Amino acid sequence: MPATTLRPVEGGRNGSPKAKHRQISERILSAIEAGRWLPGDQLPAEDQLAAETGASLGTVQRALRSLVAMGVVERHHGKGTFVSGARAQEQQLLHFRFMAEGGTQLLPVYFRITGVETTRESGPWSQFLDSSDGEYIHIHRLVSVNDEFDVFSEIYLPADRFSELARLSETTLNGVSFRDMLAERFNAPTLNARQTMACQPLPPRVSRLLGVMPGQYGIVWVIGGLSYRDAPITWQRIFVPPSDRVIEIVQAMPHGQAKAVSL
Amino acid sequence: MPATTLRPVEGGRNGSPKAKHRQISERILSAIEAGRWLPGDQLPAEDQLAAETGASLGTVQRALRSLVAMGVVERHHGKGTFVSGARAQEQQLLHFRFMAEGGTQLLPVYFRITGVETTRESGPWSQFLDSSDGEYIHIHRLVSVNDEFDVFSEIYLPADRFSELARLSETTLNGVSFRDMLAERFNAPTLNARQTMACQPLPPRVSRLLGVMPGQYGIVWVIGGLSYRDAPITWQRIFVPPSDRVIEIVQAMPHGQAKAVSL
DNA sequence: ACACATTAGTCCTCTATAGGACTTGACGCT
DNA sequence: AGCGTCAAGTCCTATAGAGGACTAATGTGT
Repeated sequence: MPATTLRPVEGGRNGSPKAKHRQISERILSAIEAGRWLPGDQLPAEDQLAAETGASLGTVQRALRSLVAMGVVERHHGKGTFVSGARAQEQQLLHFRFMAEGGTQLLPVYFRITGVETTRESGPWSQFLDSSDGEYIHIHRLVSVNDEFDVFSEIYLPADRFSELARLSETTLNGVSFRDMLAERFNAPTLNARQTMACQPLPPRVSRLLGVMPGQYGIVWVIGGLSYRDAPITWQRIFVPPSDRVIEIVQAMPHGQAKAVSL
Repeated sequence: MPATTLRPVEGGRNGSPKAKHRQISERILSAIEAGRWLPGDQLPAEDQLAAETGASLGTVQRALRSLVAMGVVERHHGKGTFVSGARAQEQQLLHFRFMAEGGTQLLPVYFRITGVETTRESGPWSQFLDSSDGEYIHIHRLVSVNDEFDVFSEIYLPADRFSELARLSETTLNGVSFRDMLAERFNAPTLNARQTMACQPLPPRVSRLLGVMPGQYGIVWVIGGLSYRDAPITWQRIFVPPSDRVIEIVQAMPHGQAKAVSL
């Protein structure tokens, strides 16, 4: 017999804390979380999972469908079930994305790292991330949209979990999307987010970097990134300077694709 | 035999264009859209739907679950399946909501109508709404958050569909949430949205109303509201002036509740 | 009055089974 | 080499049936 990957779930029709399909999806999620399968990996076939968990096919299928709804896995007819990778997330547009007017064309976006530090400072990021040792990696970057519109972005991550990241060279970090990198290299895909916005004067440091007048107002956009089980993994603050050009920030919504509307 | 509400779906296991569970959910959605059942109404029981559609229980259940995922209906164990009403949407927080720092407390929000007109002007709203006769209802309001922070909001609706609305007195419109009213009185719940943001100088008219300096920058937030089948029903533009106070605008995300993070 | 049991109505879970549909690669024929 | 067929592997759809669990209303006994 092959090495089983999942133990059978306890408690059949009754006497169990939760529904069987729920237990199964939980169990698979835990395994993915633990790195048992990495993004892009193929999961065992339905019938095999059914055999391993001692559930019937329909129950396993329901569990897998719920994982699809969570954005954790993808299923492809005739091919198999796969752990959602970074590439997949990009298409789902669950998160955000810079966009331009005139159709739904994405604009090229370039990143330039302006600093990487570790800090013990507390702030809204520590409140959100809640790292065990109170240490955070703080990376800031200049984001250039289509070479004509700049945005300043800073991101905090818990140092304990992403310590390797601090050791990566800036060259490695440059030009890549953080979401993709966290998903691919740290098994920490951003599956959900909490956001707030405000219109405030840009801090001197930021206005200097962006080349706008000191005290100029801008959008301060905070995005708390969540991974499996809504565990917080990133705290990001984006400063958006004024633009009379019709460049906008578009955010995708639950169902369906993002769709730009020109102002 | 009782008057059936849904014809049996054609094409059984094969030969049909779509899956049976899909056909069933489509059919129920159409009925709801057509006003066959109104928000708050109870749908027939599972087994009755199964009998009416000629499908098995499991298939009907799957169809209903997909409608739940769409936010169209709600199911309550032991009670029944109900068309999602305005009140339900409010809890789901699919849309947006003004929020304050210090916990997750919602701030009281007051609306004051500053104008109601019908217009044939074209603009981004007409592009989004695409009314058949090119006529739109244009309503603008001053929104006051907790009596200390004002926002200007204007909303466009297709005149053909919401003609009754123009005849409502301003008194009727005052103080109510548009989302709730559209859901309750027009069977047009906002189930999804498309959004864009930009930081731009506030138009003179708006800065005057909000009592800020002419030319002051603010967030220009555009929300295209979608109802059943992602049909566009509202085009809303919100002007948010600067605030050094920690009042933020929070937007809920796909899974889970909104959660404020103080700046 | 009040507490408790019963019952009808409803949704929820799960099973075992059957066949369909899609993808991929191997095989055999031209 | 190129093409078509076949088969294995996988997910997709659907069924009939059984029992469980929750809700609300009704009836019963103290």
